[in-house]
Amino acid sequence: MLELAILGLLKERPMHGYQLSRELTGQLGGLWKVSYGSLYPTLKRLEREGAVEQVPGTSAGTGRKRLVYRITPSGEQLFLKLLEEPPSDTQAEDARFRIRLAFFRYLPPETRIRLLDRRRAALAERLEAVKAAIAAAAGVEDDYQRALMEHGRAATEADVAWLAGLIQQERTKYGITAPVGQRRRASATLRRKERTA
Amino acid sequence: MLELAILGLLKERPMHGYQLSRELTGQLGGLWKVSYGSLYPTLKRLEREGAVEQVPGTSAGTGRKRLVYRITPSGEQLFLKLLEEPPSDTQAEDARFRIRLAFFRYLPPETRIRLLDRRRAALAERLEAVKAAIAAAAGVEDDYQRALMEHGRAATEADVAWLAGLIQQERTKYGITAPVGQRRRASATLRRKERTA
DNA sequence: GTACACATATATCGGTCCGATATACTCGTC
DNA sequence: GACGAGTATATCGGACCGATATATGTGTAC
Repeated sequence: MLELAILGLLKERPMHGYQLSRELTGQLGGLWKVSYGSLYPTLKRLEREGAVEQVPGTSAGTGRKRLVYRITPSGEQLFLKLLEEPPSDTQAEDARFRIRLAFFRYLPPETRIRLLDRRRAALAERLEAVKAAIAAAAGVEDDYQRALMEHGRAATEADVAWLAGLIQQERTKYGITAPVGQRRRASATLRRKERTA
Repeated sequence: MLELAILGLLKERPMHGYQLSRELTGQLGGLWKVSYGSLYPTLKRLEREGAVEQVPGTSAGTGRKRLVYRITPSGEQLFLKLLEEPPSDTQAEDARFRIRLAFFRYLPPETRIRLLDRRRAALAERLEAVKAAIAAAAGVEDDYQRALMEHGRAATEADVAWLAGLIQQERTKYGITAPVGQRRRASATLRRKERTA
């Protein structure tokens, strides 16, 4: 969500739209290129919702039209809510998780570990799906389709390992042991099954 | 593009919407989950454009409403066009490239190598951007932001290496040597500079 | 000193795809 | 013969994108 990214940056200091665009594009280093077509409408929406407000008088000195925004207390609340919000396990969740991680420092260690583990479980689930697809496509002779799946498997495995490393690091740092009953539980499928049960 | 994926599947055999959805979700094994909200409108659009057509009488026997589609000659043309179409170097280009790769067998080896190399150049460019961002963020003390960038770098490097391997494999197979003058040229930045020049 | 290219800055448009939801039929099974 | 699970088509609002329009400031080459 763009809202989360904007609020996170405005939390650090007031900025105008163009500045936000450069920070987002630059800091994530090509991993995410924001579009003005989403940035400016989102800023307006956030202002309408009272999550951000314009800093008055900032455009006067320069003569140049610059609309500087800052985050409001209500925006701070929204920020934390978005940062913790459960995923809607979609493909775009990859990008969403990356944005979240960029602002992880604003969350307490326990919450961080919980979110990291939730993500790891989701990726592990995807990994199983990919493996199943590879097994199902054993007879297919198309080299590219197989290379594609194999690469997907390797990349997902690397991601899972990376997350496991981050979790381990966090646990070591804060001396938090894994809650036995809750381990490997937060998968989308399991949650879905519980809701209906 | 969903259009490309649909046409590619219909090229193999006629199918109805639900079937397409299962093939797409299953074959790519969780790497891409198509939504009905995009699938059915896209099918209709393709039919309106004359790229696909309904196979008459397929719903009669079962009693159940099933709209079976097949690809038309015009659709075959569109398919090849979409398969080769230059990228609009966006973030979603990752997904697009994956879909293309799934139908690479329909392209001649030279074209395949050209597209693979174009993709590799684009990723190499992104890699440089990520590296620059890491260097620029040397003073930042946020562990997560650094971990994120570092992971982005590693993943992108792995992708570049993977593509290089595919290209090498293709070249060996068909005995095609790299055209010296054109090597490492197809980057978005370079192309943009040429257009204005 | 001024023309001209380039970066800054805000804004809107059409389009693609998504998740959620509605609706209805089919089939096994209890 | 009721009922739940799977099959199948369809629409809706929303998020984000690329392209584009329209200004204004800034450096620099002549």
